[in-house]
Amino acid sequence: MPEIIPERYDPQEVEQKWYSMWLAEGLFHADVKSTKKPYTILIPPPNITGALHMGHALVNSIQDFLIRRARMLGYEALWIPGIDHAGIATENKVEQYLASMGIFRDKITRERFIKSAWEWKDRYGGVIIKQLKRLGCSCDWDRMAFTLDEKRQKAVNTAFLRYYNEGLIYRGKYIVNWCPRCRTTISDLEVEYDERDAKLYYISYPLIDDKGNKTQKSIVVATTRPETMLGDMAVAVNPLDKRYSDVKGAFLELPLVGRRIPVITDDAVEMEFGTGAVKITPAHDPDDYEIALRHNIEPLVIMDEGAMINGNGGVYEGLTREEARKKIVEDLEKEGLLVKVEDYHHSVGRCCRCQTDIEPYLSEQWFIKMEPLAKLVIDAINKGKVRFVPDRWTRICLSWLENARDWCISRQLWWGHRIPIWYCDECGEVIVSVEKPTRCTKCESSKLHQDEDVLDTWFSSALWPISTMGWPDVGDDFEKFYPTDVLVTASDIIYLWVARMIVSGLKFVGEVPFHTVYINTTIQDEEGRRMSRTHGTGIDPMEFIESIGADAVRFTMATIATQTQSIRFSADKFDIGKYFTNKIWNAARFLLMNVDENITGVNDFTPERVEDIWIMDGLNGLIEEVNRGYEEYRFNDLAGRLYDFFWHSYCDWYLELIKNRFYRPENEDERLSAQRCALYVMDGWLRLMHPIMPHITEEIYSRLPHTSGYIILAQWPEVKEIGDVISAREELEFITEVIRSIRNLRTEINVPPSKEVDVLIIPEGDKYREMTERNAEHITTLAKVADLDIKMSASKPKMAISSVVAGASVYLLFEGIVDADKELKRLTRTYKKLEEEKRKLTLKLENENFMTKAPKNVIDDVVRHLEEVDRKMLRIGEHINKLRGENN
RNA sequence: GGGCGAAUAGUUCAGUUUGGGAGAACGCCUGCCUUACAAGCAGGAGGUCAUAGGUUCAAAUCCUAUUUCGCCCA
Repeated sequence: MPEIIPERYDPQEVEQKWYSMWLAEGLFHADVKSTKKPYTILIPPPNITGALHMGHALVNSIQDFLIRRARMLGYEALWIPGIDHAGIATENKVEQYLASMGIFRDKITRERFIKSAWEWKDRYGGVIIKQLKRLGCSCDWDRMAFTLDEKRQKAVNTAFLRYYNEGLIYRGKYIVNWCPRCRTTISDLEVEYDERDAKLYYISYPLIDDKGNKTQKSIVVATTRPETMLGDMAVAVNPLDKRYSDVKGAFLELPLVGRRIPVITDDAVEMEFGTGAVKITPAHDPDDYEIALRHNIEPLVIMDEGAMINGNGGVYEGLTREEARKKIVEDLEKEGLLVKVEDYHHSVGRCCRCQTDIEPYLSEQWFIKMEPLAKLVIDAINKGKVRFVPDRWTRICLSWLENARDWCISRQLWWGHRIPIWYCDECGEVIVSVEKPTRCTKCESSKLHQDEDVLDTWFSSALWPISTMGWPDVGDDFEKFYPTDVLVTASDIIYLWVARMIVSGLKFVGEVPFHTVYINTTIQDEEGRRMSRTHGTGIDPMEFIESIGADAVRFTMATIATQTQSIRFSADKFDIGKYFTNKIWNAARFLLMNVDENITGVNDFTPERVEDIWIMDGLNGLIEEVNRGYEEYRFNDLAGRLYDFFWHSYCDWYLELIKNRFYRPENEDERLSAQRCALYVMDGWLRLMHPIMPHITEEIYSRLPHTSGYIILAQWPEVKEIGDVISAREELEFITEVIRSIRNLRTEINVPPSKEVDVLIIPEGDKYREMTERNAEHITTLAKVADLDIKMSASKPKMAISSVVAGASVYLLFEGIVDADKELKRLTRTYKKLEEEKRKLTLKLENENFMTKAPKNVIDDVVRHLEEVDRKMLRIGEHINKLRGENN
């Protein structure tokens, strides 16, 4: 017996031990000089402000499954890790951190702030990386990248320069999502929408005549934001709207302000909304801005960067949005221009960082022209160069690309890639450069200042696949590992990230960055809502890693990695991983307590006993199913198969069947062959399991007497040719059925599990007789039988209850008083079920249409099934008759 | 408003691609401390497969419509 194996499995100790050893041996490091074929995955870089949440646990477990299997399959497997500087999120955190120490942002310089941000990053930015290590992720940490480090900086500036030189980057005025508190634009992703009860205000705008005088007539507009009327430049109606056919081209006087504004017509106006007439505030509403552009109407910005009414707001200057609304509504009411106020339900955008209402805001920003770039991606997808799994995301991605709007890349922040543009203070020349220029390229002046804005974080993320490979310097890593194989990520960043990475790949190196995008399921809470810490519906995976171990968490992640769009999750699902870990450990313990330390021939023996052939055949089938699962990215399926095989085939049946052989010192042949086969199957199964549960498999593997080296480097199992598997399957099915039927009969008459019983089996023909005889020991052991009698022809014993399986009748004899009534009831119940089944089958066979139109094999199946039912009914009928006879 | 996903056992989900004997896990009930495992073992109950039509010899599965819930986009 090998060294004593502990009774209780300690995941903390074991997991940390192996992880440190793998690291110390450099087993996660990919060799760029290797001659092996590469298999590469890039991590979606987690945010430096973040901590591991359920989504991370899932997405990173999946990546580790893939990369560990690839390593075992003999690829040079590289998983590049990294973190994202996360512009606005980090900026907010640092701001809060400084404020907590009494240092306020508006009191310090940009340089000072950035210094603090770097300090903050060094201190807290690595939290999630530590957590990923604890999860067991086999990333090549030597290649750790940060989106804001020097190499990535160079990639960002180079990309900017190339876009700029090709005319794809431009500066322009546009409506953006503006957060008045963060005082920056934010991306669409950073806007959260909130259903809210609000008011719809109906305001009367008087018409004016040719001489500029107010008339009695007016147009009533409806708005949820009356304060924006200060910036109204027109009122629009739908050209088809008959209600307003006589006022087209007329002019109105804007209440409270007195500005003369036109009535215009535009198809975009919905006739059903409000009165069908809408006020047009081009500087504070994206739809209005579009309409204004079409009609050459100048926008008027009426708020400052903090969303306070500016000088264009006349007497309302200096008020906040909320104060202005209140005051304007009051004033309108005084003038009798407020027609009515209705309750209204709509959604309002909020900044996801600080919950402040977004102000659609017209401002000068940098943009990338998306149309020509989107075309590149559409082409690549249509040509099949990038495949989405599940497939439905392909269409979703394409439909976004087809309507992609220009991308606003500037942010009014300090933390991020500062836009690589310098302005000459002398001649006004605009200089774009990768390196900081010292002199103006036009006038040689050294008085230059850099653009104040930074780039959207996604600009650097878009370059991730090439910047991590060293681009713009095309070195060895790039040659060896680009393009990567699979991207594993969440659905909500397909547009913001996935599509843009494909753009960068195609644009800058002419090749897609990955051939497959696996979109993982979204984890929701028990009620089917988005999981979020702020709503208290979050589940912290670290808590579970600390209590039940990373392997248990990872296994649970595998079982929920379905191809559906979302899945509901509750913490009790971790039980499956927890219990399974325990089962694996105990099975291994049992095996190790019963195998010889110097056992040989595990890898090259030929199974002869039927249960050995059967379990090895099962392992072969499992290998194929697991491979198929990986190829189709069906992780829940393959995890389920690994679980089912181990628990219900290997432990429940195989280990139980060979216990007799284990405990037989006098027959070395049987003992050793059982050990070999049990070890072989355990070994193969552990290797199949390793990518999902790396630590416990490594621990057990290291304790198996016939293995050496690390399982992480072991070869992925292959199907092994064995003997007559068809007969073995048939025989095992038969004896397990017999055993089950005896167990059932025991329960029927309440025989305690410890008490042995006597059994008579009457097989149908020699084949089943031989099977029964060959497996007599199995039957007696597993069904706790004292005396097993096998007879080809015998009458039903008096003191017995019976059961019928395919191939035999089984009688359980007992000495007490037969409760004939109870037994009769039980048999009658079974008989009735069979009758019902027979009725259905007969109906089918009597159906002429079925007989003429159904395929032959289906008909054969039904016929065979009916024969089986008939046989059972016949025998049970006999039993019933006998019982009735005895009753009389 | 548009798109997508879901509706199957008390609960969470497989099964739907390619139509042909309704499955798993957890929970529940019964009996067991059987020397690997009570985080376990053995047995059991539990389902008009959301609704209404249609196609078919045959529908959880294909088609149409409807209802409810959720997610994404505008």
